[in-house]
Amino acid sequence: MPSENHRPTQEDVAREAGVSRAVVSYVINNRSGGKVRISERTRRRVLEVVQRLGYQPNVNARSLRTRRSQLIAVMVPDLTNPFYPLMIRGIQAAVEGSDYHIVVYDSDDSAAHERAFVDMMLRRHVDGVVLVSFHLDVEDVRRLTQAGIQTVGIGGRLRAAGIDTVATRERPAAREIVRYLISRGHRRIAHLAGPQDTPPGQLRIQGYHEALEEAGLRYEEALVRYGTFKPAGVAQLIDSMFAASAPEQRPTAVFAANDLMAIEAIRALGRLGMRVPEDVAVCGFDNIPAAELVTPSLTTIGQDCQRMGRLAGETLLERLGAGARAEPRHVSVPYLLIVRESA
Amino acid sequence: MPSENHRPTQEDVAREAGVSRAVVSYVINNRSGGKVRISERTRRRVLEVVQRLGYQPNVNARSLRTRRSQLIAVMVPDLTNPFYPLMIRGIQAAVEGSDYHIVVYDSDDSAAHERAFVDMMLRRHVDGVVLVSFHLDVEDVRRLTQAGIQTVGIGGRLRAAGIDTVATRERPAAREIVRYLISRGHRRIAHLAGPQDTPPGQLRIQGYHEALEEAGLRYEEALVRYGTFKPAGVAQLIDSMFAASAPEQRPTAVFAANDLMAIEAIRALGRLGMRVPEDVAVCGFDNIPAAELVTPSLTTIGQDCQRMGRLAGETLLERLGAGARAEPRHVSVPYLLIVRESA
DNA sequence: TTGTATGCGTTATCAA
DNA sequence: TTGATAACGCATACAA
Repeated sequence: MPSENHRPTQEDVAREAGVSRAVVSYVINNRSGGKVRISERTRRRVLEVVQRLGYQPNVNARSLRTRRSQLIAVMVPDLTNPFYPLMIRGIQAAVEGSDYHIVVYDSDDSAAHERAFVDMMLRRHVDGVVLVSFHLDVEDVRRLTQAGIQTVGIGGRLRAAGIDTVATRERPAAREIVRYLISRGHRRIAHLAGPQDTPPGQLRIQGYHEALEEAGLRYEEALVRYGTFKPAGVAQLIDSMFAASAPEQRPTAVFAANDLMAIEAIRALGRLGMRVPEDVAVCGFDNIPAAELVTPSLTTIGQDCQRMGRLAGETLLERLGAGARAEPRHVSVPYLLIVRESA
Repeated sequence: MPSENHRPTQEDVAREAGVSRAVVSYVINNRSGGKVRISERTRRRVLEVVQRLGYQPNVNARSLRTRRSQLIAVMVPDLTNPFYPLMIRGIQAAVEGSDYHIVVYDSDDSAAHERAFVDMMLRRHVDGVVLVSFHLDVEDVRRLTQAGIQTVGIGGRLRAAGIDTVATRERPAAREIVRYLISRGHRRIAHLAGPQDTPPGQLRIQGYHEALEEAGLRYEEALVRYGTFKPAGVAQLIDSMFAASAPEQRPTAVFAANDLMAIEAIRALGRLGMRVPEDVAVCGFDNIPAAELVTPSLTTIGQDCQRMGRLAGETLLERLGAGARAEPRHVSVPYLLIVRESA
């Protein structure tokens, strides 16, 4: 059984210091200003007892009373995708120095988990939320905002929910990288798409589509395969794309919907005896740290996820602070075509 | 200003359903069993109102009352090191299905942050903690355990604190990989060490030391450089090791204290015009996902971090459940020498 | 089967 | 300057 030793409360501190509970509260919250004055002597005595007893305020009780939890929750779809830890770093950097604390929640890209997350945030009475969501809808977000929880979305998906968003313009970015492939002479360009029920998956395939159209190339279903944004399963998709079709029908370039898939594609191609970029060019999306480590290093679209995180954090803090209820703001973070060896 | 709309409480539900607050509480917590019986009709009416109002229990109030928060906190030193997200996945897997929720805290490998984390856990009254700590001491841990917070350490460092631990036996592992280098004929083996105020840093250099000794090789200060477990700065260390010394004095192999450093070392060596593994063999430690993606792929020690996480989570749940206060248990997870191309 | 009353640790109001 | 005291939302022993 947990020893569950009695933890000191303000009551204990007050008794020990020979003052009332209120005084302890004042001292701890530095309320000795406007209406209330605490003598320096009293203040020091209280702090000394706090120290000696190892008193720590109970934030549950506090936030019950104050209706603020000083908590910011961050939901991401996949912590093992290096993209998101970097984003979290950005948020942390923004929040550092404020009174807010961050808790991270990994939804494992599951709709059920995402919805459970909303409930949890409601129950925990967090003050603010940063959402990287693929499954929540406007109604889910309304539940948060209606409860007075400030919400910022990363990715444009939730713009319709009337919240602030920070996003990369993924469609133009996808278009640009496919354009680049075309400019290198590729005509049969395959797309290793992401899940089509997620906006990143949709936007990237749309960009792919647009670039082809611009160049007067035909969009062929046979050149598109649908994956999960994760390495698992990519090998089969590549196999089905290359092993099954006649050599002259094969794509000369593959645009993968993210780096994780692109890297796995390069490996799969290698196993099929194809060289990258000589036989097939490959490019990805995101620019995760591994992108420059692999061989051949990966041509990709750089999203500045750390900056996106920082912007999201800053936006949230603004809302939480002054809280001037202005129009929702949608900021888009520049992307960058990063040409390396793979294409 | 946050619209801060009134959120429904049990009071509201009770009024709406025409019952007392207690009944609502009973229904919500499924207390209709032993001493208390709630009619099915009442139950349904209450649940209907809960649904309609979108009532969510306030966990702060609840845990104030029950003295349980159903919260497990996980502290890791660096979320951007892929090692830790995997570990977290393991913990999540263990906790999935229980009533506990996980919050993740990234200490950025700072002693101050780690200590702040302890305070935070105390204040938030979390029920359990999984600690991957490089800086906390026995006294810090005692503050947690004395407050009745169940604590599990990952890594052997906190064994002395009398808590359960899950660890890889890093010293033998380091010894083994250096032995392997020796078995491949290397005699001048350099070590790109981790910070010496952290146990992983210490244990890995000790293993290195032991392997040399075993083989009758001299330990030379000139062959050791101290880094931070991060890529930054590694290039200079490699430069100083290779550029500065006469060719015949140069190491023929480098054992890096972790994969992140090893990968950066390979890149730095490449810039110096040295080939890996022909001119210099390189090996790492951890087996992060990128280890098999880089070229040459990385020879390293595989730590099963996901399993470590799962074990830590399971251990914690056991303690939280029955809470049978047995002796602290120390389990060590097998490691694996993974030979790839780099050495 | 349901309702009343109490206290969890805080903060905030109001007197003293 | 300080001290009672009333909420905050909930769970539960006990009474009805």
